[in-house]
Order: sequence, then structure tokens, then C-alpha cells
Amino acid sequence: MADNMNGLKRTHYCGDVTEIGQEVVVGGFVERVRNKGGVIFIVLRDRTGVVQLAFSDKSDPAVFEKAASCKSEYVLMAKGDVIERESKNEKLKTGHVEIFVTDLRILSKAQTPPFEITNETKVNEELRLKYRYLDLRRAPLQQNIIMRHNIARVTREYFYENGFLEIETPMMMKSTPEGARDYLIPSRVHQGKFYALPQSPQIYKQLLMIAGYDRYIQLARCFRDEDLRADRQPEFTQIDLEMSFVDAEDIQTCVEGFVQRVFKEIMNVDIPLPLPRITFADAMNRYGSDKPDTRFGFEINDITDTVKNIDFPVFKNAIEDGGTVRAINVKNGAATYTRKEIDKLIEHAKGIGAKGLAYIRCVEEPNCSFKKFLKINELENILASVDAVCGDLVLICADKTKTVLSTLGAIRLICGKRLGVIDEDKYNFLWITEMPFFEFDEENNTWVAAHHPFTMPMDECLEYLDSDPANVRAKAWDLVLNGTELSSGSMRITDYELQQKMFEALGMTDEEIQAKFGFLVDAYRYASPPHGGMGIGLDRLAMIMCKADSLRDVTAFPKVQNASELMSECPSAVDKASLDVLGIELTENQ
RNA sequence: GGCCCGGUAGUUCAGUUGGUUAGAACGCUAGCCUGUCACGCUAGAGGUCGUGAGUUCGAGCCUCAUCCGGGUCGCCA
Repeated sequence: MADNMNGLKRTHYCGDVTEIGQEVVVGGFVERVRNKGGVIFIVLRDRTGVVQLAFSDKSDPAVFEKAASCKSEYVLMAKGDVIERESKNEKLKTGHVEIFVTDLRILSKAQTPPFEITNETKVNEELRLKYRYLDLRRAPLQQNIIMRHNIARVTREYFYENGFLEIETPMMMKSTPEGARDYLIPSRVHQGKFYALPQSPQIYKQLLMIAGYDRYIQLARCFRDEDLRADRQPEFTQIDLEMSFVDAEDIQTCVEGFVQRVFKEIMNVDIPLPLPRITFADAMNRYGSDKPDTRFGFEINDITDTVKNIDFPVFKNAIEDGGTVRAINVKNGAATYTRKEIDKLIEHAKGIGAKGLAYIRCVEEPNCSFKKFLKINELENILASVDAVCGDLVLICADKTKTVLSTLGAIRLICGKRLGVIDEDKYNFLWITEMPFFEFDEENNTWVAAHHPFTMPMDECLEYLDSDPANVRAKAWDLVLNGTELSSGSMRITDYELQQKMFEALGMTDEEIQAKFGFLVDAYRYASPPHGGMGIGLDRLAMIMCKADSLRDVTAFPKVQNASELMSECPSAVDKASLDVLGIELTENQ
């Protein structure tokens, strides 16, 4: 039988025990037992840190014996006197003191854990996820979770101070099959019908503006039934906001104030305002990405004109097919890349869809993969066009422009990471503006909304909605931080007629519009203030601020790549009775 | 769905050209130790080599299939 805590009340967290001469009561987990025979030390841990408990021949023999029986991860409560440690441990905040224990309670005994609970760990993440509650005892994870809490706290403070109302929107809503797949909830009362979990509170927050709530904020849980990535979980938290009587500038200014505040308050990092901005088109051309990492160079150069007369079939064919030839100049001594390393880059490029990469290694006698096709001066011209000097590696891609840009964009990132040219202490925010309104869906051969169909087009683009969809830009923007898309926002269409026109441009029939968004379209017939808003990824923000590589490191109970949870093993089968009540029948192979 | 990487004691890993009884460190168990702090010393227990099939006299190692995990592309209005 374990002890109880009768008569003991915790007075201090472990990490706060620093004052000699006090009598304190602490509680926590056994981090380590060092039993020297005649003297025993127990390191006790809670979420604030660790403190050393000490036992010796001066201890009550019963207390001493109990201390000797303690093992890793037991939960203890200890009362004692804070005394000076004989030899200090400079590495710890509490390293100059220890608690000479007069009353020890073993509140709960632990089995030997499947892995050691240590700050640094090399243990397989799969195992740690299965025993997530043990992994969460580790200080680095606790610090991340606490940091995330603080980000959420500052978020609420900032937006409350700026007149935002926090309003909850439903978790059970109408399914809207556009965009990401919904998670569906079957209805018992309405058999054969389904609710959906929100992909975002988009529609509700627009309705709140129509209802006059003017400035809305919510730390909203969102759900998307799509494949996971390191920076993508099927459920995530969005700092969701919407503002009335504003334009895009007003919203961006408000969000800039927020990021400045949160970085200053949480990390004491100064973010200079206004944040830099770049158009979507420029981002694609310079970085081959709609979320460029601007902490390093290696920008993309269009060298089509420079190479158009070169008799190299790869370049010639690409240009004849309407494509382009572009290059990045990888500096920082990349010319020392071995043939094998370059081949690996080429393999990667092929994985993205390019047919390959041409390269020039700028060593004393430049080593060029297409040298035999070149005439005098042509090599020099290419090198000059990308400012290449000795030590640089020039990588060239020729194909359809879209393929070229995405390939070089990805290769640029790989090289930047591998060469270690990215300053990890830098926080480079970047607004991406003038996002395209339509996106061509090659599979179905139609234009689809790139953002969502309530996004306002830019005023000057209204006239060619029908004639030239590729060039219609939206009053939509993204906020990127260090190459991660952090946030996305737009102005919404508040005009009934314009909204109808947009639906038409997207090829939707009246029946479809009515069935999918009828209530929203109708709502705008009763007048609406101009409004727009953003959704900021709280998880991604926390991930970057914690310098974590994955959302799993800032999420208490994350899912793995196939969207299951290793600890509880969900999703799981349910019994037949539960399905019967919903009117759901499974087929044989399920 | 495609491509790439990984799976050997509880954990992290090593394991030669396919060849005797699969090793180390940490952890764990027992004993010793009065000032440790990654405590130390002695001894011990602990293995379906992810799973299944195949090749072979013989498979941790080779082949195929499959499961699990990670990364990435597709996907993510």
C-alpha cells in the first residue's frame, strides 16, 4: 500500500527551492536515486525543475529505509529543511541547496518505464508516442507545452486589448466538400445524414461580421482529413480572427502588432515592423516557392535569354515547348560537392518532376555537365549571368516554368540546409501578397478557387474574371515565417451580385450554390460591413518558437503519419450496437 | 497512391564473405559503499534478430511479400 499525503501540503515547486533555512514540502517524480550506503540522494522532479533530497545517519531510520526503497519515477512527497549542499552543482538552479528530509511519503510506485525519462533522448519516437504520458514527463517537452500555453495567453491578451471578442463557433457543422476532406460525424437522429468537423470556422466568422460582432477572435480547433507532414496534423489550432470596416492593410497591421508582441514577450526577440512583403509572382520567380525561406540567398535566375542559342537539346527543347531555363548559384563552397552528392540532388529533382539538373562546378577548370555542347564564351556568359565565382555550384533546370521553379525551389532549400547557411536565431517574416484567385485543376480541366470562393478579387482584376482567369489576383495574402506558411488571410466578398458572379466563374450552378452555401449567400442580402480576416497556425508558430522540427513536439497528444494515435490506438472499430443505432452497416471487408 | 530511409536484449547501437553458444553501453535485479550529482565497485538476469515465405547443408546477413514508424511528392478550397 502506498502512503497518503495526510498532514502534508505542498509549499514549493522543486525548481523554486533555493532559500536555505526554510522548512518546505515538495512533491514530484523520482528522477534518480544515488544510494551511497550510508547516505542517499534522491533527485525529485516536477514541471519547474529538480531538487535534491538528502538522507543520512542523522535521518530517522524509518525515513532512511523508505528512501532506500525508492526507484525511478516513483511519486514522492517530502517534508524537510533546506540546507546548504556540501559541494555545489553549478548546472542546476537548485544546485547549491538540498532538502534534509524529515518526512517521506511514497505516494505511488512505478513499474520500470520502457525508456529512461531523461532530457536528452535517442529513444525511437514510436515508442515514446506509445507511452506519451511518460515522454511528456521529459523537461524539453514540458517546456514546449508551457511555451505554447504562454503563446496562447499572450494571444488572448493582445486581441482582447484590441477590442476583439472571443466567440465559440460550432464543432459540428455542415459538410462543405470543396477543398480539404472533412471528418464526418454520422447523425443518430437523422440517419444517413452527417455533420462535419470544421476545417476552419470560416463561414461562421463571416456570419458573425454580418451579425455585427465587428472584431472576432477564437483559438479554434480545426480538422482536415488529409495526409500528414511534419508541419501538418489532422487536427490543429488556429488563431482565427475576423474584422469589420477594415481593409487588407488594417488586418495586416493588427497581425504585425501581434507577432511583434508575442516574440518580444515570450522570447525577448525584437521583430522590426512593418514586415517585408513580396508578391506571389515574385516569390515564385525568386524562390520557387509560395513560402520562401529568406534567411539565405541562392535565388533563382532566369537564364533563358543567355542560353537560347546554345546547341544543347535539353535547353532547346524546353524553350521550344514554351518553358524556361533557370539557375541557382549555390555559394558557400558548394563546388566541393562530390559527384555522388550532386547525383543525389538530381535524383531529388527527378522526384519533383524535373527531367534532371545540369550543373557547373566552378573550380579552377570549371566542370560542366554539358560542356561538349558549348562554344567559346558561352560558359563564361552563363557564369556571369548568375554571378558565379570560383567555389560556387550552378544548378540549372530546363522544363515547363512551373516545374523549373518548384524543382529549383526545393533544391535551394536542400542545399541551404546542407551547407548550414541558415541562421537558426533569425526570424524572417514575409507577407506574400496578390495571391492568384484561380488555380487550374489539370485533372478536371477547370479553374477552381485557389483560396475559398468568398475571397474578394483585386479591384483591377474584376473586368477579366471571365476572359483571363489566370491573371485574376485576389485580396488574399499569406504570412510566412522562415519558410513555413504561418497564416493566411483575405478580404471577403460582401456583395451579393459579385458573389454570384464568382460562383459562375467557378462553374457552379444555382442549385449547387444554394445547396452548399445558400444560407451564407442569403445572409449577405441583409447587408454586411466590409470585412476580412486571417487564420494563424498556433501549432506552427509554437513549433518555430520552440525550435522544434515537428508539430508532434509542441502537441501534447499528436497523431502519426497515418492519422492514428499510437497511445490510445484510435481510430478504432466500434461494436455493432453503436453502428446499428446510427443505421450504419459495414461491408464484409471492413 | 508514388519515391526514399529505418526495424537486432527494456533502451541506444555493433554484428566481417552466409558458418560454433548473436555482443557492447545504459537501464533492470542482488550485494557492497557516509557526500553523490551521468556516483563508484562486484555479480546476475534479459533475444520470436518486425512478421511470413523462399534460396541454401546452413540465414540477423541473400530474394520476395507483408506489417509498423519517419521523411517527401500527390493531396492540403
